[in-house]
Amino acid sequence: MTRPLPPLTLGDLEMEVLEQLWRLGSGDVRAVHAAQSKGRDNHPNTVQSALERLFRKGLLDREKQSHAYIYTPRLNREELAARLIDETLQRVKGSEPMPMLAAFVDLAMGQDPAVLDELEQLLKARRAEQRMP
Amino acid sequence: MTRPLPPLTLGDLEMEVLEQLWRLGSGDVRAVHAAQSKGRDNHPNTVQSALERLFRKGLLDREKQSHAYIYTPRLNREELAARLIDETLQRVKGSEPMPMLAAFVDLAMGQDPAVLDELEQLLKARRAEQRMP
DNA sequence: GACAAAACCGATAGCCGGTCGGTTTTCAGG
DNA sequence: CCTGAAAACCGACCGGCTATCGGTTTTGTC
Repeated sequence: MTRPLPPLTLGDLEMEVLEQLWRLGSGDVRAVHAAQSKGRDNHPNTVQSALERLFRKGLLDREKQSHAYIYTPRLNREELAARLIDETLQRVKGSEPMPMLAAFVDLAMGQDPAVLDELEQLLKARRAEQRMP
Repeated sequence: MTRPLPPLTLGDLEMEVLEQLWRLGSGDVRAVHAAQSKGRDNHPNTVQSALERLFRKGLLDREKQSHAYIYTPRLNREELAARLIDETLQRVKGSEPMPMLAAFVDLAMGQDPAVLDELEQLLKARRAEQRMP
């Protein structure tokens, strides 16, 4: 039983903010606000709130540097996607991860057959970790 | 540009109701309410609302049979999962397939280490197809 | 110690899902 | 045709969440 938790959901602003942080690597409110000003014209406090929420959701680390917090994503783009998808599968219970993996593999293979090789590498690596953690 | 639409989200009750419809094949409010009464004790109207919302969201067909509407799912479990996942990927745009695969494998492994074995099977099968289509 | 920057603290507005009570429609049986 | 029950329909309310800020307090720095 590892999921009585509410499903992780992200609003549009939160997503944009995350996007900026992925681009920047990390940053404080000012940096994110500045970076994201193109097209959206928010009060810095609004950005602050989004960062705060993301932090509470466990998606960001932060560290105080003099005045300001420097926020850093805990997950990269792909890890977040994987997690969201995993939660979706949990919700539509009865959909097992394996068929989904299979579908992904097939899809990725269509674009680049070398995926099989990379996947093999991945498997080998994970097996090694499993044996000798 | 085929998605300025709000992302499809489903509440807990909506999900349960869908679940029942998948089990029953189709049914009216009464049937769904009865089927789902175990553990949850809702007013029939509550179930009605959920069915109505699901219908408006395009997830159910309905057809009037004398008094009552008979609701039928438009998507099966896997199709729904696929659609939700697709929307997730749209939202986290720019995710590369391989790293995502890796992240997903890790998550799945956490829940069930046998995933590695199954994945190996899959790999073998795909290689065979690749050599001899 | 003063000043500026940033965090912190609400407050508000919308939207959505869940939950029903009450009213109107609609069919089926007498 | 009329009546009575069943079901749809309408609308209200609550709680939770995101987005949005204004105002106040904290905190470094010079």
